[in-house]
Amino acid sequence: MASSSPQSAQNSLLKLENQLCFPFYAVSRLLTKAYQPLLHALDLTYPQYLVFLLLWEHGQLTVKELGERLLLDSGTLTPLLKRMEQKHWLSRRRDPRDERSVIIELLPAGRALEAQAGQIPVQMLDKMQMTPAEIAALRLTLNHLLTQLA
Amino acid sequence: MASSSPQSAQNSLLKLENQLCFPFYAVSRLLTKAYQPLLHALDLTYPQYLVFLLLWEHGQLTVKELGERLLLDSGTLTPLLKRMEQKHWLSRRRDPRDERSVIIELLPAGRALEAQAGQIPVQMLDKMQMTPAEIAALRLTLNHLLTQLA
DNA sequence: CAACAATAGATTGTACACAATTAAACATTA
DNA sequence: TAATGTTTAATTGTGTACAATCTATTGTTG
Repeated sequence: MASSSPQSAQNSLLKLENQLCFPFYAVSRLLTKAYQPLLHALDLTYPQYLVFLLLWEHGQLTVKELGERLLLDSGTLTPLLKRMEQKHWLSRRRDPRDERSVIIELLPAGRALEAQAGQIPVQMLDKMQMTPAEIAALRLTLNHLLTQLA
Repeated sequence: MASSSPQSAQNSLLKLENQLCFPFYAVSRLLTKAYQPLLHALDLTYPQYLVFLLLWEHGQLTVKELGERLLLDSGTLTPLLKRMEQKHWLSRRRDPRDERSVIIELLPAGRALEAQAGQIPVQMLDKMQMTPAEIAALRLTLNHLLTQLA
């Protein structure tokens, strides 16, 4: 009854090597580290790069909209956006039509980074060494988990 | 030629929704948040839980061994382990045979948490709502990425 | 319209992460 | 064995994350 007893089954699930969540945690950090040399050339951190992905596409967004899309709250975004403002990449100003909202607008210096970042996605895909089929399957699983957990 | 031109292909890869790494980043944080109510009952954070998974299995490990297995360095582990030491969950002492190493040993109060944590893995699997086939495929992909990026 | 509720950000405090540096102990070798 | 190099943690400094709280603004309703 060894491996099928409740006690040992429970213990085996409490081993690091049998965890499913730890690889997510580890891969997420390793991916950020893989971005690092590419982003360092642009003086960017990974969360700041994510903000830029949204601003390059939309030009301007409120803090609330950034938070909804990145799943980050103002406690994280406010200081991060202040640092990006100090580098003149974006501007922060209250929405005159609703003074509760803060509009984050891309500035020329921030727009200029888009071209420099153009090669980053392919370089990352190269580092990951995955087949298109693997990538497609992974997208499905990650999207499932996103909707399941969000 | 619109969508196949280098410029637009590059731009589409710079959209958040087309990112493969962002879902990893988001899911990893959502998983940590999903653990939170379960771990809060034990007064644990997720990284501290990971340390316990190793200590419950091995009883004692050096900081170096913990770092190798969790992919964390001393800058993260030292303060984390000091907090766990303050709660009398583990002890920190230099290895007499090699004073460079610090041995982290599980204490009774830390061992006692193992039983209370026994239900956490199944509760997390329940939250994820994945089929065994999906889980198996995901394990393969995550392990591939771990070896590819580590 | 006044009271109350809801919303959007900012702030505070705690805990990671990690690059870079430092310090002590151990290993190697000329 | 003395000098040099390597290894292991600790330290320092910066940047997220996030819970909890606070403030100002807007919306709702009696």
